[in-house]
Amino acid sequence: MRNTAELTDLFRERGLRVTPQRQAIFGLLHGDASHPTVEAIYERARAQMPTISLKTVYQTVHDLEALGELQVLDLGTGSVRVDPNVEHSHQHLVCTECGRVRDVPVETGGLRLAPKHRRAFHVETVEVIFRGRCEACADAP
Amino acid sequence: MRNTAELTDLFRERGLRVTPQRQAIFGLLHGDASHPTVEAIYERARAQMPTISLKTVYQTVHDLEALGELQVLDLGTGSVRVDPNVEHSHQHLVCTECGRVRDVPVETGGLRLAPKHRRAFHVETVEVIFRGRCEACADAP
DNA sequence: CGCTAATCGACAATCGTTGTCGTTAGGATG
DNA sequence: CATCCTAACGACAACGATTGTCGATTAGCG
Repeated sequence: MRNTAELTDLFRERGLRVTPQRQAIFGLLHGDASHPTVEAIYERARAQMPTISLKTVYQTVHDLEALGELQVLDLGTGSVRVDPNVEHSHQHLVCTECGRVRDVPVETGGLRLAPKHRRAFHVETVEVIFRGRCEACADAP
Repeated sequence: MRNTAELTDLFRERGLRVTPQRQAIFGLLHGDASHPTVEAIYERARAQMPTISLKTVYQTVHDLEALGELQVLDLGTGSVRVDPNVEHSHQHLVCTECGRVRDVPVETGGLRLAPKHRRAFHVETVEVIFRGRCEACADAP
């Protein structure tokens, strides 16, 4: 995801307004690799802007997703997670214990469908989820 | 997933009671490859047993999952889907248009993490989701 | 046949997310 | 710099999927 200044320009180009709320969210997400939930972004935004609403965070996240600046992940952990890393192709490690998500580069080119399925289904994206226990959770049984 | 008679025995062995409701659900799910939602199972069950409750369907699905007789999938389509195919290792095709899910055999052995991640994360399962358009939806633009 | 714990179904509650709506303010224009 | 139009705001209620509660009922076991 780009930085606040670039996103400001991009939003204006697209006819979207740039509000203090949105800029706060831009700043929080740029370079964030923690895969926060929307709720978590909301909490952090509220620390610097107490009146911001959860709805506004959802709205901005969706706008950023529509612009291709971030990816919204549903990893089956109950709530959706935000991944601003769209620059590098990657897949995800999900800790079944603590829910933490980490990016990993994985070569998915080796995954081939059998010809009969390849004919009957136009694959657009391939998503790989590695589930297991992260270092911290493996240490603490 | 096993058939109704085998599941009846299995449930009794485990101290779970076998009710007409549960047997109806056993019969509906055995051999079903449609990946129904819980709601869909409920509708079908209600056709032959109008008083059955949605709660009972959820409960039975969870019991079957705990016994390893089926898999509950969260494919990001809003509601959870039930996959009674636990006999053959497989992955899933998900149509982004109609939401239909299909099983596909895929060799995931080729997916290897970089050593630094392999050390820091104990992978237990690997899940692959192919998203795209199924035959029916590709034909109808 | 009767005891008892498990299951049943009706209902309400929960959680994450989205819609509604009156108000505010971005930003293009003059 | 003032004006205007409308997108975005925040408060609140609603939504869909799933789960908890709780008497009434019923299977399993002796």
